[in-house]
Amino acid sequence: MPAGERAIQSRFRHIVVATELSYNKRHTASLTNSLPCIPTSSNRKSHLMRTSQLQLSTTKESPADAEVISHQLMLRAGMIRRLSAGLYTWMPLGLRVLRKIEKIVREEMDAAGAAELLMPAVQPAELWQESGRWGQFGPELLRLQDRHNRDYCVGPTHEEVITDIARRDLRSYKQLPVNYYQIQTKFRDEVRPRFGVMRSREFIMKDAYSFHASPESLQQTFDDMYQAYSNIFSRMHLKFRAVEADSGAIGGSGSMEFHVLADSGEDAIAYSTGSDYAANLEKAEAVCTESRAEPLQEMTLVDTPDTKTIQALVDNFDLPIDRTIKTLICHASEACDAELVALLVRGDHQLNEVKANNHPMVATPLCFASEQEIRNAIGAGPGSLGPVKLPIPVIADRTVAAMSDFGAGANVDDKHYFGINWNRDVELGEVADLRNIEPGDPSPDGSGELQILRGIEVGHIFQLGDKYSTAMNATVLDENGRDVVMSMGCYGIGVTRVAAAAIEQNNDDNGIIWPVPIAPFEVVIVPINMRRSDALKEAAGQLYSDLKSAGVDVLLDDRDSRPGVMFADMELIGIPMRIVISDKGLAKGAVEFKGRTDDAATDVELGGIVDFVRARLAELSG
RNA sequence: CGGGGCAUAGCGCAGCCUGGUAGCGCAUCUGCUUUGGGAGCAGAGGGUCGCAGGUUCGAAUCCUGCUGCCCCGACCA
Repeated sequence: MPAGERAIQSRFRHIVVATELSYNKRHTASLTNSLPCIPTSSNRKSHLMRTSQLQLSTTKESPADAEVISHQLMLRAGMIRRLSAGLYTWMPLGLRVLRKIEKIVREEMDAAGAAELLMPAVQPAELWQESGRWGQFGPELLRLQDRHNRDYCVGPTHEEVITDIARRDLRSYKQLPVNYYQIQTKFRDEVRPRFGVMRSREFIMKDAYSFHASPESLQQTFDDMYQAYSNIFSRMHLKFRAVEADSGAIGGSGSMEFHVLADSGEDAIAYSTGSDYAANLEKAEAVCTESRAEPLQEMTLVDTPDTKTIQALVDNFDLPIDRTIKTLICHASEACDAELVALLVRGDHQLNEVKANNHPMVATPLCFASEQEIRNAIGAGPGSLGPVKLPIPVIADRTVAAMSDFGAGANVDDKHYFGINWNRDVELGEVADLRNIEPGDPSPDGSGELQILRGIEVGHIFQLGDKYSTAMNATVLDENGRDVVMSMGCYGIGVTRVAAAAIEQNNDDNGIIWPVPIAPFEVVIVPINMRRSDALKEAAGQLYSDLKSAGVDVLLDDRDSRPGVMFADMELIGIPMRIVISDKGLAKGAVEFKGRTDDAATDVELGGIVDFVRARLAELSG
């Protein structure tokens, strides 16, 4: 038996054992620890939700391989359990969060006029061959065969299936526009799954696809989706930003990403302090408002031994870093006569590889030249390169074009030119935006300056155009009775990723701090020593029932643990509000209320606690 | 795919160098005590030391191969 199979078997064996144990435990508990008496006749549907029913299982320590805080907290809180690389079980507590996220997404998608459907997770290869993606998609696409050796894939996305639906069902322009959506499990065989459900292989996504007879109609639905997405993330109480994105290989015009802001986010976002402008760092335009100063220095050739880096140049020759130039050599596109092309950015700036890749003179995909290729073409190695007497085409960043009296390699090993000036010493040829923006750069829309935030991409809307509809011949008849290819938009939200992103954004030393709209419960009742007091049991049950009747999503911690354990657990799993009920409090007719982020608890009269909670909820829910 | 690391009880780890009865903390179970911020004491259960070979009287430990996982990089809606 292969080792993997045995591991799986032994894992299952363990699960069976655990289930038996917990069954026995629950069984015994229900015998020995009779539950609070709840009036059910008036309220049969809203059953009692107790921590014991949730099978809550928290830990103090997190597994060593959990890197990011959301992954650690989700494991510690018992929201998820890992089955295998990039594959997670959503435990009862975590599933409640997912369901709340899905509910908000559904409501807003429905309100925006989209229609929910559900497509198969497994898709036949024929469709992907038709769109051309069977060959394009790399190992990310999980391919499999059925018993007849027919090829299938587990869908990483559903453009092909939905386009097939559209071409079968849509006949006339009169039926357009339509916007279909689904909430589905997707699979992408990520090179390196990590960060828990943030970048897992299997994940739940809301994806929507719209079909149109005109660009105006596509733009309208795109705008509607922009609004719907803004509503969705606002309703979840997440701090987010919509940013312009590079549309990448998929093409199309409009492309906006929605990012949940968090310091730990994987993506950098540039935003203007003076306007609504925001863009993915890959896309954010670096403008140069300075004009070139007149030359003050003569160009001189200087011996610069052991000076292979910008930093060494700055240190050894007292040259300000903003008067140095980095010369990067990459493969040229067919549009150039040469094999190689040089990219120039200022010494303290970073090359933006997406921008470079998009330049017509640069080979796609971007490929840096090897040292040998550089030596063959230029006669000097990296570290001594510069624009003067360079035998290959040059593209200068906009900022570089505005520099004067600067230093750069002389294309001779261990020599640099200082005091270089454009046009006088070397022709300034092609100029383009090649670099990443830096904090403090002027905003490209002219108002304010740019700063950088980090974000987690949770949504992406873009206008696909006719890529799939043309490839798959999805047409309708127009007013003139002629076939027209429909244009498409597509709109995704990473449902499982939203849960993780919310935690990245909202946590403290004690655990998760759920925004109320997506918290697994809104409020938890923590009875102190309930087992010993029938009166307390009764009161806790009554309070639960009252809150439930008032429409509050409430959890009762019936575990009869020590108070400290219950407090710590409820803070770890991030319930926004906590009511402590005890004999001591009941004696004075009060319970104790504490919001998750409150500094201290406050006493509230028992008779008024339901209204108090509702008021607090209204406040927190906006 | 390149580089590095790890694999010992459910979780977190020690033991390995220098081969000789497999340990610690948390968790679990039992009993007693305790009961408003992750309780105390006493006891118990739980391990083919990732897998397969090899060396050896003897392997968690040394050697070889394999597998899985993690990190960095490259890649990626």
